[in-house]
Amino acid sequence: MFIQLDLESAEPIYIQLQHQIIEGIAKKKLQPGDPLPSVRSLAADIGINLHTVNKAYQYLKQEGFILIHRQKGVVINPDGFPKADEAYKKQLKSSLHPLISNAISRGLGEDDFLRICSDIFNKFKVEGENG
Amino acid sequence: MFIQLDLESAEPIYIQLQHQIIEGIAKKKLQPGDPLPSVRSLAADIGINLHTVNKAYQYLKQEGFILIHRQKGVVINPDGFPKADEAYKKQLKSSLHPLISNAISRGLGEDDFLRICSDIFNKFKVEGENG
Amino acid sequence: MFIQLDLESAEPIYIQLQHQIIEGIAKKKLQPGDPLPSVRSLAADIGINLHTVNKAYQYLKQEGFILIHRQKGVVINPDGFPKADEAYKKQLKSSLHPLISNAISRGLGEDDFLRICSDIFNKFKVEGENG
Amino acid sequence: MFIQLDLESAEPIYIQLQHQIIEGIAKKKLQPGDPLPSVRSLAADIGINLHTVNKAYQYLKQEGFILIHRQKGVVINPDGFPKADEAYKKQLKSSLHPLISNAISRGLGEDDFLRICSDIFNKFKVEGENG
DNA sequence: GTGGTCTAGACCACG
DNA sequence: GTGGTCTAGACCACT
Repeated sequence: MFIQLDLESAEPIYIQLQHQIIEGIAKKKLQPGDPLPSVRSLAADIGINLHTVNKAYQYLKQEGFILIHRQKGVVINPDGFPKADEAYKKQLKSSLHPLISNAISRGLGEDDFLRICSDIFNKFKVEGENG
Repeated sequence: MFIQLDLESAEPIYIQLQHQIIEGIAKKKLQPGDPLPSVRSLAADIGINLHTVNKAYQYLKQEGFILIHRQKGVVINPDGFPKADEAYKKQLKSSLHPLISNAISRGLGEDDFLRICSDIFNKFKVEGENG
Repeated sequence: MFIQLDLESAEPIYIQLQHQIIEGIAKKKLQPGDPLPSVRSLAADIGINLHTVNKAYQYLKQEGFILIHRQKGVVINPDGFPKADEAYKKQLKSSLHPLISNAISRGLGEDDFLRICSDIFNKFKVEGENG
Repeated sequence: MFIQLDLESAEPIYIQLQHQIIEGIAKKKLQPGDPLPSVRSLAADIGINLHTVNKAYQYLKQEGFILIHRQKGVVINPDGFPKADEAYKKQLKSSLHPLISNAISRGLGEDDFLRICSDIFNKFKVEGENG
């Protein structure tokens, strides 16, 4: 796996794990129907606790990114991914809000901010095509 | 004060408080040199503990948004605000990264994402001019 | 632990604690990667409040001397220590300034002052080699 | 007067005031027998509280840097200054100790440290000759 | 069991 | 009256 965790980060491990997997999807390293390691094997692989992996998987399942079959194991949702509905957009806005107010306070203009976002988007595109 | 907290939120109160004050700065409700309530009065005002207010103030002081005068109380930094240096941009990118990978996974395109950002920027501009 | 505090001192306990730990690093009693006691156990050990220990730890973490693992506890930064950058030197100078002006006023010459500094350095070297 | 205070500093004002006056002595701007402003006039001059000036003066008097005559006012001690006795040296060492352990931890060598001290001494010499 | 967060209440230094 | 410091005790998130 391509999972990269920072055990010393203030960010909880299960959150990092969610991000890494969603990032794998965004970069198309993980495509609908692709299998994911079992909770046990992934935990052993990364060297973290079972519960931590499970917590991340449960969130991804709940959000519709993955399916968890009792026997078949874990797969990327073959029916596509959760849509960007209003609830999601609302949550996205509330995440962006403090970032943007901070940027404005520091004198970082809208253009600069949008370019930074754009750069990140491009990074995903390129890696998605090549990786 | 215009502080609006959600005591039920998973977001720590002192973080919300930081955001609210930085937002006040972004909206120009709080201008350089403006006084802020004392930890005690703000705590009493909002109905939270003074240590919680203090924690938020200490962060804002450390970041350079406010000055804590020894006995005179707290003021918005009259010498302007922290610059958007490389360290800040790096931190901003790492905050945006998971948001954007999530957006891509959900099929929210770059244009939509940028428009949402832009909308938030505009909201600040308008409120900054009128408020 | 080798921590020695003076609870009667005007110097805040958490500052003394910071000094003691940095001194431990300087004397190489504490080496990169070494574990430090948890806030709770150290607090109980010394007989002070855990918040006081935590305050000292937070400062040392911020300065880069230690890492606070999520649940694993606290370790001396295995990647080495903060560098003596310009910001640090500036702060060091402003700390030395009043000490030196006082020394001059009392007729303590540069040679004597430097020798006192040198003695302290030597003490650290010797203890570092033997301790 | 040449007093320069930073009202926003974490350093108490009366401490800054002590430092400034001792610095004036070190730079020979203030010589034995020279008059100092009264508590009232200095407080008014700098725009701080009477008690603050008084607290600084009392310390300087106690240490032997100044004399306070009830009628004649305040003068720099005409009989010279307090000597660098053992008590003073002990206190100096305990002030230097944490500075030096910090320096060592950050990889600042003895030579660099001594040169920084030396530079500050030279600054006083030059200003003492010209000022 | 670990650190993170929050509350409550106290004393002190400062001005 | 202000912030700084310390204590005591509690609940929660994380692993």
